[in-house]
Amino acid sequence: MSLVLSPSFYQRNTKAVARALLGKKLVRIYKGERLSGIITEVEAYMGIKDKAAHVYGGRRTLRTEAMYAAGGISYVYLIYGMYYCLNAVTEKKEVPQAVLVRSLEPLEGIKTMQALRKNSNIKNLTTGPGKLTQAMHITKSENGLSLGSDALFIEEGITVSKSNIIKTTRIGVDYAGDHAAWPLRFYIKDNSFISKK
DNA sequence: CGGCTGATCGTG
DNA sequence: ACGATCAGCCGA
Repeated sequence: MSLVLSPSFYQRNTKAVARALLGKKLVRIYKGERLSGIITEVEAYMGIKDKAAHVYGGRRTLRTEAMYAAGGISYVYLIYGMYYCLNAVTEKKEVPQAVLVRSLEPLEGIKTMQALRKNSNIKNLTTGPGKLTQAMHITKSENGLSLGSDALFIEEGITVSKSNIIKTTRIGVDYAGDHAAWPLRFYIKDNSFISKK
């Protein structure tokens, strides 16, 4: 049996997927080497009714096309002209929702990840959405990739009990007005690999 | 066509 | 607190 999560894991309620992704292991094969980390922090983006989401109001462009596919693939986009963010697309086809992976606790390939970022200590390696994509060399080339592909996948990790999940508001979405207050950010309690607010 | 903006981060 | 930096979105 494989440890890799199957599409059915993603093709359901986005908030449930967000919570369930905590503790799972994100794996990237880069130049033949395995880079990985435990997912410690995520945010849910609730699609066309979510003012913070790129697809709000049903906007559908070349950039957001991956969001409209069936759950189980990546949605990678460039933000602020210099960083990439990695999302796991959820729900069924034509329901454009996703979970943003915000932080990891590094596990494998730490030296390579440190080289891909510049002189960073371990606590600064993958504790932010732009940092972890840099550490794992995840770019626009990985947009739309299956999360069960050879080069990028998510597999079973550690168990996180419900009482160890903190729920709060999302970061950097003030432009979303009242929807900025929605409690859609989840992270592992007492874990030190979390991005700062 | 041109102007504006952002699911961030590092520096100060 | 602020600037970097540019693809992509939107209005004209």
